[in-house]
Amino acid sequence: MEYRPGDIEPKWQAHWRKKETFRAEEKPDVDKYYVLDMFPYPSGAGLHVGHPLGYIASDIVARYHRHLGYQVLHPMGYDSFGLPAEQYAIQTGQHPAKTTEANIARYRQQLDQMGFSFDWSREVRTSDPNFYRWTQWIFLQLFESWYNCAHHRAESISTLLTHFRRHGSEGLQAFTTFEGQFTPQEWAAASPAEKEEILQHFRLAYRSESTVNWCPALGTVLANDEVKEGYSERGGHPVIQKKMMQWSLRVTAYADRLEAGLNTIDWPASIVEAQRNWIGRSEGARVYFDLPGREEKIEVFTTRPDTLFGVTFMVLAPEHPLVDQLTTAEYAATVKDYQEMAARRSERERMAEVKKVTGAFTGAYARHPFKDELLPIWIADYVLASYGTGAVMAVPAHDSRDWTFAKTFDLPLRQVVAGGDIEKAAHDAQEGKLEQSDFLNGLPVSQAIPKAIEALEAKGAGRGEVNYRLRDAIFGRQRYWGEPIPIYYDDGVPHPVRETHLPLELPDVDQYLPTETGEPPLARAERWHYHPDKGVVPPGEGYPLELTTMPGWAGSSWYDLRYMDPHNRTEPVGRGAQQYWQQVDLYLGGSEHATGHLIYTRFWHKFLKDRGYIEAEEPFKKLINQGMILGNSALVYRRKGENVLVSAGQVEDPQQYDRIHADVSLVNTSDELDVAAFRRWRDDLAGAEIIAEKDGSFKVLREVEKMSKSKYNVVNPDDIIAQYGADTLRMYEMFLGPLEQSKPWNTAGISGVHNFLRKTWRLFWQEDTWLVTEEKPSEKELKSLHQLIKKVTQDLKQYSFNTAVSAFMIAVKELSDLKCHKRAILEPLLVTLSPFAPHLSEELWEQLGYSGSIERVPFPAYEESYLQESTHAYPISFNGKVRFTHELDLSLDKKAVEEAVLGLEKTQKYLGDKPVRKVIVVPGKIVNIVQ
RNA sequence: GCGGGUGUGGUGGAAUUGGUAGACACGCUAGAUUUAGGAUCUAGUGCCGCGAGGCGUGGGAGUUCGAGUCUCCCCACCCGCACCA
Repeated sequence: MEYRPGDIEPKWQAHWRKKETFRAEEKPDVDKYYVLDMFPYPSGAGLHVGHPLGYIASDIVARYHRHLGYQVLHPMGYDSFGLPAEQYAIQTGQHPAKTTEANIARYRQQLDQMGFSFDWSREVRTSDPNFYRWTQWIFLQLFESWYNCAHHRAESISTLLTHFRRHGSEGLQAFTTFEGQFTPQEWAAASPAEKEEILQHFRLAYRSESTVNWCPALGTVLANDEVKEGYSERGGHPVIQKKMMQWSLRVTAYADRLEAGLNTIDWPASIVEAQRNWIGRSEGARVYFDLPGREEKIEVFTTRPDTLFGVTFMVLAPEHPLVDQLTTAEYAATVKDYQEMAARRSERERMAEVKKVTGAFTGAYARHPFKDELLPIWIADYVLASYGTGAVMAVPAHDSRDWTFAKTFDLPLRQVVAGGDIEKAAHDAQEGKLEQSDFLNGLPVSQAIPKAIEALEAKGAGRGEVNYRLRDAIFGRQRYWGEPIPIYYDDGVPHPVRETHLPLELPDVDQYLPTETGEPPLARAERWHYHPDKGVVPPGEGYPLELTTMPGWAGSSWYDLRYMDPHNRTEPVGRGAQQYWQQVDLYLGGSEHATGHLIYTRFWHKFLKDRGYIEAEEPFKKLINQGMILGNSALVYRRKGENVLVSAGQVEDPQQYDRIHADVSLVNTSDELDVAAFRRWRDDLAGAEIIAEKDGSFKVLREVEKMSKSKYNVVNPDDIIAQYGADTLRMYEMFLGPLEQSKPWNTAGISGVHNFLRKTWRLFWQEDTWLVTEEKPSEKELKSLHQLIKKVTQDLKQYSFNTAVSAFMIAVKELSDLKCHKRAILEPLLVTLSPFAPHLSEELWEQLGYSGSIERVPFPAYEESYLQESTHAYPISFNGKVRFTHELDLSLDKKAVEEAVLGLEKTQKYLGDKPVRKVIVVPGKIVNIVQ
C-alpha cells in the first residue's frame, strides 16, 4: 500500500466526528488542560496558510495532553461581529448575518480538513443571540457595579446606595470621578435623575461627555488602541477629536490590579512590557499650589517632588477648567486665541509638530508651597488635559520639555540637583544631590523624593500618589453589526433592560448606514422601543432604546469562559464547569492584541471574579504569540510608460521600471514566471513585449510582504492539502522555524517533510507487503527510539516544534537505515508522532491491529539506559553535569597533550582535591575532564 | 527619546544552556538507476587555499584551559509606546 493522504485523511476526520473523539468532559478526578486559540474573524477571503500556524501548534499541545491522560478542552469559535461584514452589507444590502454565516461555513470546511482536534460541540459565535445575551448581561453587571477601594473589588451598586442612605458621601472609598459631597438627607431628597447623575460617576459602565476619537469615514468612535498614529487601525482613515456623550467602561479602576497581575502570568516579555507601558503606572506626588485671593488651588502631578524648589512657573493644559477664571483681562484675548488654535489642531498635527513650542501667559500667579514666591501661570498644549491633573509645575532646569518652554519664552531656570550644564540642556538624570532646596539640601534624589512627599503631607500641600496613563475604554459604537447595549431611556435617564428580556436582539433595518441626521443605524429600526414589562415594542408604546452597539472586543472579552459551558441557558458559565476548567492553561494568538483584547479580557475576568461569578483572577495562565506567516510576492518589471516586461536578471536600473504583482501560483520555485499564463491572467499585458533571460526563462523579483489578496501572494491551505495532505502541511508549518517568529511562506521546502512521512509509511509497507514483525529490537534501534522520545518530550514542553520535527526525521532515517520494521519500535514511534501527523498515525495504528483511536494511548516514556553510547563513550561528570563523550588517545598529538596538561594544572585549582583520572582532548583542545 | 526583541552557510534554521559551530531540511554539484516524473538511491557541500593549513556565529574589547552562549562598549534591523510631567 502506498501513502495516500487523500484517502486516509477524510476517513479519519469522518471517524473523529462520528465518534466525538475530542469531546471534553468534566471528570473531577481527572486533571484538566485548557488550550485555546484566539478565535478568528470569519472574513470573506477564507483561511490562508498563515492562519493555521497557531491552530496547528495548539492542536499538537492538545493531542499531547490527551496522550498524557488529561481531560483536554480545545474549542473553537468565531468572533463574528465586525466591520467588514457591515461594510459589505452597506454596499450590497445583504444582511451581515447572512455573509457571516456563509463565511463561517467556509472556515469550518477549511478547518476540518486540517484534522484539528477541536470539540465542535462547544463552538461559540459572538453574533449568536444565545451568546451575546450574556455579553449584554455582563454589561448590565458592570452597569450595576461600583469599585470599592476599601475592599479592593467591585461590588453591587446596592452597597453604594446603602452607604449613601446612611452616610451620604462621607467616608466613602470609591473609585470615582465624583467630586462633590452630600449628606444622607440630601441624598434622600434628590430626584431620581439627580441620583442617577451622581451614580454615573461610580458605575463601571457609565455615560459621560468626553473627548473621543471620531472617525468620520467610518462614522464611529474608536478606542485608543484602535487608533494608530492618528489613523483608524481598520481602513486607515483619519481620526479627529470630538466631544460626545459616550458609554465607557471604568477600566481605570483596575489599573493597579492589571499592573500587578502581570507578575503572576507566564506571558512573553514583549506583551507584558507593552501592557505595562499602556497602563503606564508612575509613582510621584500630587502638589497643591495656592492661588492668591482665590479658593481654588492648582493641582499638579509630578514624579519629581524633590525638584519642588526648582519650580519657576506653572503650565496648564489649554482646556484646563481653571484657565478661564484665572486669566486676567489684559491677557484674555491672547489666551482665547491660543485655546482656539489648540482646539483646532488635530491629534495628528500635534504629533507632527512636537518640536514646535507654543503657549500663552494668563497673567495670573500661583504661590509656592514652601517659599514666599509667586509663579507665573502659562497655558501650553504640551500639557495634556487627559493625563494627571492637566497641569504641571515647571522645573525647567530638570525637565527637557519645561526647559525648551522656558528658553522659548525667556523664563528663569533654577538648578536644584547638582550636575550637568543647565544652560545647554535640562539635567533630568536622577543622579546628584539636592542644592538650593532648603530642607532637602545635600540629599541624593532617591532620598529627597520621599522626604519632599513627607513635607508636603505635613503641610497639607500635597500627598504621595500613583498615576496611570490608562484611560477608560469607550464602549459605544455607532454601528449596526454589534451587540445592542441593553439600556433604555426614561426622560434621558438610562435604565437597564430587564435580564429576562435578554437577549436584546438586533432589529432589522432597511439600510446599514447612519441616518441622515447622523444617528446610528439602529435609529432606522421600526421597532426599537422598550417597555419594562413587555420588552421591545413599537414607538409610542415604550421608551427609546440605546442606539449604539458594543465594540468588537466585547464578545471576545469573555468567550473563553463560555467554552466551559456553552449551552447553559441560565448563566454565562455554570459554577461546576467554571470550577473544573478554571482558566486557560495555554493561549495562542497574534501579538497585535497586546493592548486591546488582552487588556480588556483581563479586566472583565477580574470584574467577574469580584462579583463572584468566576474563580480565576487571570484568564490566561500562559500566552504564546505565534509569528505571522508572510507572503513571498512575485514582482514583474515593466518599463515605465511602455508595455515591455523585463526578466529580473535583465534589469539594470530598477528606477526605470514599475513593478507589477504577479499571482504567486504562476511562478515556480526557481522564480520563473509562466509567461503565457501570466498574459492570460492580466489581459491588459497580453500584447506586451517580453525581454527574457539568455536561457529563455523569465524571472520575477521576490519580496516578502504580508499576505493579502491585493498582492496576489496568498497561499491557500486547500491547495497544499490537495497536493501533499494535511499531515504534511501541519508538520511543514511547524518545521518552518520557531513558532513565535514571523517567516515568509516558501513552498520549496515542503517536499522534505512530505518525504519524511512517506519514509515513515515505508517502515510499515513496501508496496503491498506488510513489513511489521514481532522481533525483539536491537540496542541501536532502542537507542534511536528513546532518543526521539526524549527529544520530542523536551521539545513539547518548551513548545519547540520545529526541532521536534527534525528529531522525527533523524529517527526515521536511522530506523530506515537499520531496516527496522519491529512492532516494539514502531508502536511507540507512532504514538509519539500522532500529535503532529494524526491521520497517518491513526491509519497505521489501525493497521497494527488496534480498533480504538490512538488518541488516548499513553505517551511513551524514554529510558536513559537505552541512550548510553555502547562503544568509545561513557558518562563522566564535570562541574556537576553528567555528559557522554568520546575518549581520545593522548598519545596522538604531542602538542595536544602538552596543552591538555597545561589546562589540567589550571583546572585542578577549582576542581579541589578530587583526583583527575583522565583528560579528554581533541587535537589542540581539552574537551572534558574525568574525575 | 524610552522600552522590548533579533543578528549563525546560498536559504529556513540547530547547538544537550560554557565543551569538536553549522544538526535537520531546502538548494546546489557529481554519480547510479528509470519507457524525462517535480521519482528513488549514493557521495559531496561554511569560507579561503592545489596543499599543509588558515579564517569563521553583526563589529570591538574582556572573563575563562575553553565563548554563538557570560560581562562591557558600539553597529544594523524589527516591534511597541511616545510632549505621560
